[in-house]
Amino acid sequence: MSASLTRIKKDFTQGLSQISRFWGFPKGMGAIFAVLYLSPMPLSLDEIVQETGLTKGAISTEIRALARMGLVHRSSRLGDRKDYYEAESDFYAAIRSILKERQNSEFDRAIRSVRGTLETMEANWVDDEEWNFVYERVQALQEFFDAIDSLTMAVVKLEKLGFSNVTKILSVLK
Amino acid sequence: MSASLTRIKKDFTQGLSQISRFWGFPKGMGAIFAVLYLSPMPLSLDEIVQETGLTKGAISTEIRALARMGLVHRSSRLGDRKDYYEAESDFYAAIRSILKERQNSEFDRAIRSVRGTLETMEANWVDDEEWNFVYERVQALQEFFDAIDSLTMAVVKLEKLGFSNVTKILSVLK
DNA sequence: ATGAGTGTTTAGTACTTACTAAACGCAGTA
DNA sequence: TACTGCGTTTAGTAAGTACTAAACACTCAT
Repeated sequence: MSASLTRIKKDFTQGLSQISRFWGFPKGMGAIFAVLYLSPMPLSLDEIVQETGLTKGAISTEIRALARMGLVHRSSRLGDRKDYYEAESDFYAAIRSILKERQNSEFDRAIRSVRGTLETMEANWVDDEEWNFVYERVQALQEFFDAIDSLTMAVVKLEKLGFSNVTKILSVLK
Repeated sequence: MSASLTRIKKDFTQGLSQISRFWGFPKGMGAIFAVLYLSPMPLSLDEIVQETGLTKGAISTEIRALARMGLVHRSSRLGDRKDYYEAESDFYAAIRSILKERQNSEFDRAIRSVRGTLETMEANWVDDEEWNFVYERVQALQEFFDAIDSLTMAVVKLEKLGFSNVTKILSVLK
């Protein structure tokens, strides 16, 4: 029976909420995305209110964050003052957008500060035993971050090429 | 002068604190790891107290989490009742350990619930238009998660092979 | 045993954050 | 101009979290 479809939607929404919270986003964010993702047509803000149980205000702010990440798209119809929202279903497009956004985040600022540490050490070098040790350690961490960054870029490029490349990567590592 | 070494350590520690917070860990965790990572020798709990300014209690609990993730190792010396802690410097080893831990986390539980949704839909199938739509969407998300998981495993295998493979991956995608 | 020196646990606190409720601004319409 | 129907902003709240301070438990030495 189709009555259980609402139940399935609810379960799915709850799952995405937890995943959202796990990644450090508000759980409401995951709920909003889930509702949009399972909807065949774009939804208005009030419809999202009804589906999620959140208030307009919360949805207003959180949907903007989702849009900034490229996970939802806002559209408007002529002669209709409502805005309509739909989920991005191409996750690779979303990931690329998220990673682009990340460039300006606190995270990259912090990582750059590690590189800055290296540079200041090089600038006024002291040939001390501990100094050398610290330098090597910081350098190793920097290299690790760079590796992660390279991998990230690899994933971004994946978006252009499609799914099969993951298995391609795996075969390379075999 | 070596006086600025303490300054460099402090800057580095603060950087790692922010990175830690970004990933959803307490910032004190990053600070503890940073202090250990830059120390040429293992440190006792009291020494960590002095370096970080945190209290014994906080360090006690947070260092256990770090140890569980494989980011620090605890050791004890004969005739010395203190425990000593040192940072894991092989980050790939740490990553593998973290990913192993992740298997039991809320994240994977949530992802499994998505797969569960698919299975219950298949079990009592309804040939409804919306039903089909929802099923396809959930399935697409599932495939995306699987791809991420494959990539994760690729990174885990990387640990065995060393750094150069990241560039190798990039060359494949070229 | 007693005491000193460990790490651990617990109760409480300051702070952050996700959210609500309601005021607000801003269009289009009468 | 006032009104209606939107989305947005803001003030306040409830809950979670990282941390402190202090009590606690354990181990070894005397």
